[in-house]
Amino acid sequence: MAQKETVERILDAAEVLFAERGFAETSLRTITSTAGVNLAAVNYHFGSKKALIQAVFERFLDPLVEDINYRLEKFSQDPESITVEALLRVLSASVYEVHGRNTNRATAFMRLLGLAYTQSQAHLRNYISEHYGEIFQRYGRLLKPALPGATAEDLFWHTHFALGTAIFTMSNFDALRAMAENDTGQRTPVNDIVDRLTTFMASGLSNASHD
Amino acid sequence: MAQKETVERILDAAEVLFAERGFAETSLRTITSTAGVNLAAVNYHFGSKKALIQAVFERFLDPLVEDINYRLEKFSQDPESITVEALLRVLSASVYEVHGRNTNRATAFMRLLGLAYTQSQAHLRNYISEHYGEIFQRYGRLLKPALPGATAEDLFWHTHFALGTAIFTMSNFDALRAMAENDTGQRTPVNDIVDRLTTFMASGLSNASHD
DNA sequence: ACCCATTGCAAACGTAAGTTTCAAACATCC
DNA sequence: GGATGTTTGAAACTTACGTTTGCAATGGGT
Repeated sequence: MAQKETVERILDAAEVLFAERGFAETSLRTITSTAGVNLAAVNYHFGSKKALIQAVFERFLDPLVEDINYRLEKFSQDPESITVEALLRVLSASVYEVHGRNTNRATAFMRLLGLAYTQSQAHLRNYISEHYGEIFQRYGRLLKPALPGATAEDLFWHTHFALGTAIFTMSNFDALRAMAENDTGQRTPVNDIVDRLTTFMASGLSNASHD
Repeated sequence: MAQKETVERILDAAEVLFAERGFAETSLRTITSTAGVNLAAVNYHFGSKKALIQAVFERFLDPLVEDINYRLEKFSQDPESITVEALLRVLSASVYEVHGRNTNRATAFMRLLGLAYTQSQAHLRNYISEHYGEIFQRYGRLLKPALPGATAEDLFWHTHFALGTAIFTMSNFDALRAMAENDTGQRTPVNDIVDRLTTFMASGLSNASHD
């Protein structure tokens, strides 16, 4: 059926282009011509550009959240095994596994997640916190006992610091990797970067108790 | 002289508005009407919107860099005193002190610095790395001996993680503070946030050596 | 074979933005 | 104090965008 194909092609093109340039900087004309469909197709199938942006996120996030929930479920059954680092690794593992270990797609979507925080798309932040707020809270509830001695304030600020580290790295993933290669002559493998990032966040988080 | 006044009023208005909404989201019409000057004044005095953006950064960054250089100079004379945390505190102290301990202006400009990384303004990133790349390198040279055992790769990635933490917190400073107040009922003082941030970055950085 | 809802397409519309224009107001220097 | 260069002001210009429109093509159900 032609419909499905058009919708998918738009989503594929939009995902890549948004990740490369950002939302506002990617015009519907660029998306539709890349996808090889008519300009009006976006408004016909999705209603608006905003709805297209949300659809791109939904297509990626829904399976991801389901997978993370599944992994956290297993964790909850053995509360003693919960450490900060293990919790962080749930996320990185899930992102990597859930879409067929496709590193390109994963890094592209990391950038999208970063942009979602970063670019002024209030509708998108609303959509995300509305649809995915629950899993955020669940994650927070698991994190709390892994950081004994941390007050609510400690927890809030340090999780957001860690979030910021991840978001920034995601948003600038390719740029950073290019800079690193320029700098050190080494092309750091993705897994290496994820490991370093996890270590960094875990040690920052673990020092969460203030003073 | 009317010229100086117009230029200053444009810069003042632009600094605040850019920090609030971002660069692309702030039109010249909004800037000029807020500043109480004619629409054409921006193009007359600065040449273009891009040049205005750069001028906003230049007005803030030039004194800041001078101050940071002065502080680093004193540091270099006593190499044994250089710790990661002390180096980080050079930056926060300088941002706070250099423009008259004006917390509002400092937080506004923090957001601008975040946006500079975050929003797609290639010209701005080029401008910054061209004009302020030297002090970056100087800072890196001081940081290196404070992190014994770290390879060049370690250093690159972990400093950029720390940078990301700071940038993200800066970019979303007001939003985060509002969320924290909502969450915990406490209105965290600026100095407190800076302290926590410094601690977080320092402990992440100090674990920089990879395995 | 025909009908009709769905989809595709080219073109136009409305809007908001950065920039340019050109005459008027102003300041400066001889 | 008049000529000259600088700054301001209102308006128009140009461009790019998201969206809408009207019509043609399509294809499955009766």
